[in-house]
This record gives sequence, C-alpha cells and structure tokens, in this order.
Amino acid sequence: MEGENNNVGLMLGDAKIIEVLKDAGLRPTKQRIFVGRLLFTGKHQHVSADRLQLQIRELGQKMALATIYNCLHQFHKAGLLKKVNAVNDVIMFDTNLSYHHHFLNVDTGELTDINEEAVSIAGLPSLPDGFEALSMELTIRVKPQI
Amino acid sequence: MEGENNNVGLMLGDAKIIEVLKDAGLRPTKQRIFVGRLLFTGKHQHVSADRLQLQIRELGQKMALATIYNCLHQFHKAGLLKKVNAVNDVIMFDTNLSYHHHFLNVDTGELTDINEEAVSIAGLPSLPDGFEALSMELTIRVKPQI
DNA sequence: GGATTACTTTAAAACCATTCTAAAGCGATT
DNA sequence: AATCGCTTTAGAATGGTTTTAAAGTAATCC
Repeated sequence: MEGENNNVGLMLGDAKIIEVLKDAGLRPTKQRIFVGRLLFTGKHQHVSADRLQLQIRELGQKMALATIYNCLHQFHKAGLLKKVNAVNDVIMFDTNLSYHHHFLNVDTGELTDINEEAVSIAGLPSLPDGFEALSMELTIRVKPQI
Repeated sequence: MEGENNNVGLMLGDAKIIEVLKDAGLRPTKQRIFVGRLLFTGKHQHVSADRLQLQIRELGQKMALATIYNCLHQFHKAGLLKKVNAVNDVIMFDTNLSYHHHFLNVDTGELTDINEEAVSIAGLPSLPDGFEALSMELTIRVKPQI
C-alpha cells in the first residue's frame, strides 16, 4: 500500500527538475529534463509513452521511444510517477501520487481521477497467508451514454 | 482439433453445454464444447488463452490458439465469462460472474477472488457528465512476504 | 440423404506495445 | 581536456493477441 502522499502540484523550473533528478540518483540529461518539464506541471496527468512522444513531436522535438520508456520507468522507480494498471494494452503513468481511484473510459482508454473522499473502501479483507499488500486500486469502467 | 486420441465424442453433461451454446447463438462445435467442459465445472477459475491451451494439450488434445481466443471472446460476449483487467500483459477470463474483487499476486500474475462481503465500497462517486458505469473492480496487489 | 450455404477452425503471418542490443553520444570527475 | 561510465538511439527482437485465407464442418434446403 502506498503512503498517503499529499502532493502539492509542483510547478518546477528546470533548476528544480534538475534537483529532483539528482535527488533520485538520475543524471539530469536533456531528455529527462524535457520529459520532466512536460510531466511536472502541477496539473495531474495520465500519460503513455506513445502519447508522450506525440506531445514531444508536436513541440518540434525528437526522442526515441525507448528513451521515453526508460525515462518513465526510472521516474516510476524513483517515486515520481505511479504506474496504472494497463489500460487497453497500454501502460499508463500517473503524476498524481496520492492514493486515489480512476474512471476508465472504455471507448478511449482515457483515465479520470476519482476524488478520494468520494469513495470509501471499508473492511480490508484478510490477505492470503504469507502475503503482504502492495497497493489497491479501484477502477470504474464507464462509457458515454447513447 | 486433432490428436492421437481424437475422440471428442460428447460425454455426459455435454447436453447442457450444447444448450447453453445454442442459447448464446453459438454453434456447438467440438472445440467450443470442449472448452465449455473445462470452464464450466462449477468451480470458479481464472484462465488465459495460453494456460487453457496448455491444459488442453495435457489432455492429449490440440487446439489452435486463435480458436481458444475466439472461444473466450465469444463466451465473454455471450455473458458466460467475465473479462478481467489485463494482468502482466495477459488477458484473463473469470468464470465467476458475480460482482467480486481480486487479489493479484504480482510475482506470478495469479488472481484470487475476494469474498464480496469482505470489502464494502461506500459512496459511489458521481460519474462524469454523459457517462454511464459499466462495471467496477478493486484489485489488491499482493506479494509473498520475504 | 446429398448438395448447398454459412459459419468455424487452422497455421502462418501480421500486428503492436514494449524491451533489448550494441554502437554512438554525453555528463561528471579528474 | 581526457577519461570513464551512464544514456540515448535506431533498429531488431519479443511475446501476447489478431488477422488472413484456405480447408473443414454444422445447419439448411430440397
């Protein structure tokens, strides 16, 4: 179970991003700083490697998909991103680190945060013997009304 | 479907499976009946196409993976199976049709049902405008204690 | 029943998100 | 500036799933 990380929406200048990267033990390369700028805007996002590359292209930059995957995984390992259960066969990362749940638009694969207070899960079931819980996630699948 | 012992002759209980298939608008082919026999045993299971093929092979039969995928998807469409969020990049189907949640062993990808009464989710959040809810699923990721 | 028609199964190829490879590039430390 | 080790990169590889088109089989019609 992940800790209740009451994250402030950080708006990082490059200096701060560089510091965050260093603190995470990651060299502040051009690529990691660029991705950091896109992700840590203060507004929470759900991103896939693919869409991130598109976004980068639209800004007139080029970055190998492998680099983007590396970056996302490293950010995740460093606790800067949450990994969301694969959606439509695509790995999604979430900049909202606090404990929360998601609506999943099954038509588009789009995720939307559920306000934490809107749902309460009571009575954690006893775990199988010899197991420990890592995290918990509720997904509500939704689709546009006809 | 072929094998050394190519006897897929119907056994007792097949009559019921055939009826179920017909009711679902599916021709009761040898393959669908065989898969039905494996799945609808009364004991709930979580299966992937891959593991199902292994199980079939162990019984001395042969079935194309594509056929197994077709079968699972058709059964799902007919409401005979539930589809579970992809786990470790693998599509899982669940014979337990009732509303329930899962423990996910992140090491093995194995799913275990959570007794419905063991958890209660209170206060359904209001859905985004113009959307309707399809389903809801809680996944508790667990791993063996060290 | 046998022929016709429509749906199914199959092996193999295609697909596609993700990971791997190994060579070129770059950041840090001296 | 020289070196060392981590990074980036394009392209190939991987692996689960889907598609293809040809062969097979269930249902229908007479």
